[in-house]
Order: sequence, then C-alpha cells, then structure tokens
Amino acid sequence: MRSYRGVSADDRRLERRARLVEALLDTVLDVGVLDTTVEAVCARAGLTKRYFYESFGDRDEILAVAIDAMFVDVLEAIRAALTGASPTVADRATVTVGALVDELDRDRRRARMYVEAPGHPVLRARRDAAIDTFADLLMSDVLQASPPDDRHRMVGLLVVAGTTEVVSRWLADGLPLGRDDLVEEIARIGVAVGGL
Amino acid sequence: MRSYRGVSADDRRLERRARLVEALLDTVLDVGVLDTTVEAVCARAGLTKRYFYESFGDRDEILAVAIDAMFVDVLEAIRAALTGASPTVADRATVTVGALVDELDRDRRRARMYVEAPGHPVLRARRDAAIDTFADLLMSDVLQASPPDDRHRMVGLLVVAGTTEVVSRWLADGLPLGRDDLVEEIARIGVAVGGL
DNA sequence: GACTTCTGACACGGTGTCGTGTCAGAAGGA
DNA sequence: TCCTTCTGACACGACACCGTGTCAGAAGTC
Repeated sequence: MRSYRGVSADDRRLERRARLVEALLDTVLDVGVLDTTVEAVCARAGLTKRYFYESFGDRDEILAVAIDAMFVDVLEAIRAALTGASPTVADRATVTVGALVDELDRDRRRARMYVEAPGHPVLRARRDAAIDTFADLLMSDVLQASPPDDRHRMVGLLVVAGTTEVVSRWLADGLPLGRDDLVEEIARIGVAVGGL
Repeated sequence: MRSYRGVSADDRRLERRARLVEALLDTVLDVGVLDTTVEAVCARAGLTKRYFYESFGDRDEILAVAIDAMFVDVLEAIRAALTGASPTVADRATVTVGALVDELDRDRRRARMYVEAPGHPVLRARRDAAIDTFADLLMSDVLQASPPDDRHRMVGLLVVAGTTEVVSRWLADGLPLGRDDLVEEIARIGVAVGGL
C-alpha cells in the first residue's frame, strides 16, 4: 500500500471505481443498457478491463451499484423536500412529485437506465423494490392514508409506476407541458386517489 | 408451388411462421426477451434457422409481430367488452379493466414480453405507441372526458401505465387480491381521476 | 542507482450468436 | 420409373464479448 501521485492505493482504487460508474451512465445514455458492454465502459473511462474487474465482478454488479445509487439519491431528495413542507396533503404531494421530477431531470443518464430497467433481470429486481418503497412512502408519509393495507399498497404502486412513466415521457419531450404544470397535475392525481 | 401432405406451399409457409411465433412466446416466458435467440426459438418450434429466415428478417421482426398481435387482441377484447356495457362510467371502467386483466391473464407469455419490452428498442416503441392508444381510449370512450387535451392525455398515460404495472405484479403473485377486487380497485382509480 | 510496485496496453482462448451455404434423402408429379 | 421440389440437419465463417494473462515501462521507495 504505497502512495502514488499523492494518493493512497485505496483512494486511487475508489477514484477509478467512481470513474467507471460515471462512464457506465454515459454509455447507457448513449447506446442503452442492452449495448452497454464492459469494454465500452472501460474505453469511455479511459481505463482497461483490468481495472474494471478490480472493482466489479461483472457487468451486472456495476449496473446494480449505479441504479441503487440513483434510488438512494431520489429518496433523499424527497425526504429533504418533505422536511419543512406544510402539513397539507396537497402541498406535500406537490413537493414530493417536484423533488422526483427535478432529480430525474438533473441526470438524464439515470433516467434512461431506469426506463430500460425492466428488460434486465438485476435492474428489474432493484427497480421493483424501489417502486415498492416509493409507494409506501407515498401512501403513508405523503397522503397519510391509513391503515396501510393491501389495497393502499396497490394504489400507491399504480400511482408511482404511472408517475415514472409520465415523467419519462416528459423528459423525452413527449409531453408539451411545463415543469410546474406536470408536477401539479401528477400531484392532483395523487391527492384524488389518496382519498379513496 | 406444389402441394405437400395436402397443403399448398403458401399454407405450409404460414403454418411454419405461426409455429415460430408460438415458439417465440414460449421461449420468452422461459428465459426472457434478452435470452430469446433465433436458435432457441427454432429449436422449440422444431424447425431450423432456414425456416426462420424464410418468414422473418431477424429477431426484432418476429418480436414486433408478436407484441403487435398482443395489442390487437387486447384492444379487440376491450372494444368487445364495451359493446353492450351499460352507459355509466363506473360500469364501463370495470368492464374495460376486466377485459384487460383477463386478456393478460389468459396468456402469461405475452405478459412477460410486455413487461420486458422497455429494455428492447423495437418492443419499447410498440409498447409506447400502444399505451398512447389505450390512454386515448380510456379518456374518451370510457371516462368520456372532454375535451381531449394534453392534460387528459397525461392522466390517461399515468393510469394506463400504472395499471399495467399493477396487473403485472398481480400476475406474478405479488399482490394478495382476488381478480374481482383487483379490477374493481383499478376501475375506481380510473373513475376518480376521470373527474379531475 | 537498485529495487519494488503500479500502470496501461495488448493478446489470448472460450463462448455464443448470427446469417448463409451445402447436401443427401424424402415426398410428390409426370 | 425418372425427375423435380421440398425438407431438415449440419457446417462454416464472421463477429462480439467475456474474463484472464502477460509484459514492458513508468512511478515511487530505499
């Protein structure tokens, strides 16, 4: 464990790892998850496969790391937005959807990875788990629906999955709406079904 | 063009084509879209690649044929169910969702193909187009929302995409609900957002 | 300066898929 | 019977990706 260019071996390894993840996201945006190969990621990162296998077991592993990081960030953004939001359901819904939209809008690379996730076994599993989490968050923390039974879980699932679809379309310029209109409309739907 | 075993050359060709599509669906159910190769489909159909390339240009083409056929069938089922349904919005919603659920439940092979469609460029394009069609159908023919503006299109999109997600989960036994409860609950959501 | 560690490039064998080509034999027609 | 068409199996060359291995030289240490 020696120091190279002023950084320790561990730090260099972590920096390479981070570069690979960034390169992965760039590649996904460019060519899609399907055509994102280990070699393409390495080329973009300016590293060789040697370093890829130093940090990741295979392609699935780096994909899992990347999508999990995305969900963690989105969840954090929503929680942060909810802290300090007014207690009315309508406001909480607006703030929540706004945080989601902004977070996806901030990094289109991740948005594409999310959209294509259902086609990949590992990504789909993570995506489904994340949707469950967001659905629970929506029903309990945002809409304050009680009790949290199977029916409510289903409603949350529908709204969350539908929302991500709509936001994806909006990001791809498939919906001629402004950011605020989009957020407000989705929030209204959330509030409406929350009262069921 | 001679007759073999009593059927014309054209008919034999069409029969092989149909067998290949069936084999494709079986393969998709077994191993997923990603691992559905031309060779695997041929093996299951009991035919060789020779016959595959007789009817299809490549893997994408047979996938497109298969998913389009699915959407045509679902659309037909819904239209048939709506014919003769009572004019109340609630009833029409229930009948529509019921037809969708039953049609997907009838052939799990297609359900899996639909779920994984976003990961494949060709399938995703067809899926998105179909969702648009269903969203328009929902807003105009079922919920009778007017006028059909961008906001309503967005609402339809959200509900349709959310519904397919929920139904997929239900098919995969991820939701402990009976068929009728599932249908009724989704229909209620549709009616609720239709009034916005 | 001698020695060790790290770095990046390249090569390799293995595997799986594609799309085409070949060919012997079966099935049918004249 | 002779001839044509259809059939199914197999071979193949090409290509892409995977995961590992090798190696010379640069970067740092003593």
